[in-house]
Amino acid sequence: MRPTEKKLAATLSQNGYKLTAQRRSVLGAIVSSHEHLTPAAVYERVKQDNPRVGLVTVYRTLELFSELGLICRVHGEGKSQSYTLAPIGHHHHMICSECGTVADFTDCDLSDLEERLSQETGFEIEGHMLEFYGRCSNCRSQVLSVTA
Amino acid sequence: MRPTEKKLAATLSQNGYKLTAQRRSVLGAIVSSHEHLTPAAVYERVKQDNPRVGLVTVYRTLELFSELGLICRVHGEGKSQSYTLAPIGHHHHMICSECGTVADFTDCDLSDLEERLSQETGFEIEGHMLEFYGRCSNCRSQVLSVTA
DNA sequence: ATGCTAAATGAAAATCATTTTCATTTAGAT
DNA sequence: ATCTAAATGAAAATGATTTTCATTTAGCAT
Repeated sequence: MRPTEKKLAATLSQNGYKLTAQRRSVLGAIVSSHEHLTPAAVYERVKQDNPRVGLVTVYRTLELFSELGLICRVHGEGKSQSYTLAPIGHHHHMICSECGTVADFTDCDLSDLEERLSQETGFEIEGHMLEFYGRCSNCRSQVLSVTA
Repeated sequence: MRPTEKKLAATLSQNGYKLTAQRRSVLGAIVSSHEHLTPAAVYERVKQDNPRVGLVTVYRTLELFSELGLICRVHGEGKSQSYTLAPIGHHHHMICSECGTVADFTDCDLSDLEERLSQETGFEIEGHMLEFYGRCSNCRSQVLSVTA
């Protein structure tokens, strides 16, 4: 289940936060995009919906949503943080380096590797980050149609 | 083989760069540390060796070394970039969240996962990023001895 | 050894993302 | 309808990184 308006309202009130127009706009901007968006990109989209929101609010809202598990951060590549919708539970991202589309996958199964590394190095492994980079099927099929 | 002064001199001249005191200092700072260091941290260390180097040069040198494959970036966690020594070839990092120590490992073997994801999603996978976070054996054994 | 020139450097200023501050507005409980 | 803590927006502050530009220097050519 993707976070909808109802999900947003429920999550916010469950955690003692208020449902505001700005928060609805920010969630809307992210839900309507398959790409990972930087705060600045979210801001641009949100402004079209509601010109009165400020960039600061976007930053604050993204952080809040991230804490609440509604969205999650995408790492790698660029130099500013990016966010995308969060599916439920542990998952990872495949990111298209051409169009920025993010695809999720859940079964990373690194436990064998973790165990072996743990034994070899004495590290107690508490978490990991895994991202794949490549070109999505859409971009692969459009190789010839876009000639810069 | 870890990059030594000789390796540095060879790599630089092979690529048309000059060997300077600053570059030797920066490499020295990184070689002498098992942790990943931010540019600011490298700067602090370098200054002890040679007070006349500027932070800007540290930035420039880290970027150059990174291009030349002498060092590599560590991602995740903090908000500023970090660098650590680069072993030869494809590898990944395990990072101790307590002391910052970085341990390398080379055999990530994600090919099965990559192939499956590629088939399922149509992505053409070109690269990945994998980091483990945890506590190194050293920090684990010092649980009781350091009472803040 | 000496001069030459492009590369490298340092200091200051510029840029860019992000955070803080604080006065004003507002959601949602009463 | 009222109230109050939470939320917001604008501006300023911060912090990391990059750019600019005048000066210095490594390493080649004498």
